[in-house]
Amino acid sequence: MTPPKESRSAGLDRDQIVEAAIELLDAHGEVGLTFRALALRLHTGHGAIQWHLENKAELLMAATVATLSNALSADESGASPRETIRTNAVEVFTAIEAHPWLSTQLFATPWQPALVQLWERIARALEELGVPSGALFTSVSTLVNYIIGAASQDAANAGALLPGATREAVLGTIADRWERTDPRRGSLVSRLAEQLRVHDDRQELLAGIDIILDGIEAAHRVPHPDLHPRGDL
Amino acid sequence: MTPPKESRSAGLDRDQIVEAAIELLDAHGEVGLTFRALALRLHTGHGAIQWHLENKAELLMAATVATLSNALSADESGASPRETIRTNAVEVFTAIEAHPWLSTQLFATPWQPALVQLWERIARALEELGVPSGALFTSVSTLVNYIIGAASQDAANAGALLPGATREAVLGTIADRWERTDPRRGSLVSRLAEQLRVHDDRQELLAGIDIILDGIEAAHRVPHPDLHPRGDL
DNA sequence: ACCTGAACACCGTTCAAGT
DNA sequence: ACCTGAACACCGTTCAAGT
Repeated sequence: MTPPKESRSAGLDRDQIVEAAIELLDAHGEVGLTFRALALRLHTGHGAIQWHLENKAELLMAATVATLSNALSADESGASPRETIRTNAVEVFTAIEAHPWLSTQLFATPWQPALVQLWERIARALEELGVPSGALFTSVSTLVNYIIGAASQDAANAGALLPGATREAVLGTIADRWERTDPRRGSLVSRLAEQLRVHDDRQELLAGIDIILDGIEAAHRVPHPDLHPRGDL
Repeated sequence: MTPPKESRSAGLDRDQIVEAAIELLDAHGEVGLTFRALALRLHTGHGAIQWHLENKAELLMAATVATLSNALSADESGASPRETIRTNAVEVFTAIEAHPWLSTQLFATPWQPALVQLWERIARALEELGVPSGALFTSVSTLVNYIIGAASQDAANAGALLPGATREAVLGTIADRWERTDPRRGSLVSRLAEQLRVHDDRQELLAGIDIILDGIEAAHRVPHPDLHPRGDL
């Protein structure tokens, strides 16, 4: 009924442009996103695009916000605090894995809605866990910085930052360096090299989350209410 | 006695080029490093530079390795494991603070000597702390990813990724967004905004390190030898 | 309001030519 | 071996000109 979307003469939409930009970014990384390549893809001139989006910075930011707005799933209010945090961490990881150019953008635009949402969700989960409000900022900050940092490093290790690199090649290069250190002088990394080659990113990410949550709980251990001796009654 | 360094006709040294590159990067960020700007600074043609360093990628990597090779201080073998880890974290933070362009490079080149050294030092400290060898990889990985991630986010928050931004401006923008969320619907980030504005990066970094170390210790608590009841004697 | 495309000031990279 | 600089194929951005 409605005219087909591929009619080239239809008016240029800002959403269309952003969508095409994301496709270019996914296919060729940040270097692949140029106004001229976008114009070619959208059958128009590059000036037309720059009428809708003034800068390349604005284009990149629009692509980032659009991509991340769908990254975090709907709130599932049945889950335990720990599950909630683990789920959100995996969702960030998955988004960066699918769109590796996001990692640079995540550091660059920490005010964007998805990151505000991430802070909020982790804050609520930690509060439910019994973290006192005076320790909330530091605890959330640690988790968010770790999640973004680890996911970004995983994306880099998968070859996102080098043109033709594969995960095997990047991890292999690191592991080789580790193995080349002298084990007789007590080198420990040489013993970790094999694990680096075969580790599972998601599993390690979650293990790190658990370590941090253990640390937070250890510092603020409030006895469970039902186990709490009512000494003051 | 030796000819003064500023004699323009002296042979071009690779180290000289890298040194000048670092100065350009510090002054104007990654966009400020161009072969032509380098040539101007070194009173030569850009072709001369490209004889010593083939690519811009090679130039950037050389600048990164040179900058980081001095970032980690000499091993101080008197310190406790916890102190060692904290010291190394602060050294990474300080290096990124002084050279914000490093953060992107750190993710891109995880095989470089300084990062191998960081892994090694943290691994040794954790081993001394009693972490079993089967848990070493995950524990070190968590700490390293957190350190690099947090330091990079701090650099970004300080305005490193945006041309004229200040730390106050960036943090203010985030805090504004946090405050704009509805506190009546239970928003927690709105209560954290003020802390975001005034927090100390180094202090928060170290607090995060402590949380992670607490978590690691909680998982592998080996009773201190002198406190260990000799049940099997 | 929306689009076109020439023009400008840059890039990194290549390379024939010099010393 | 080391350096020069023209040439090439790109960029983002600006803007007068069209509809």
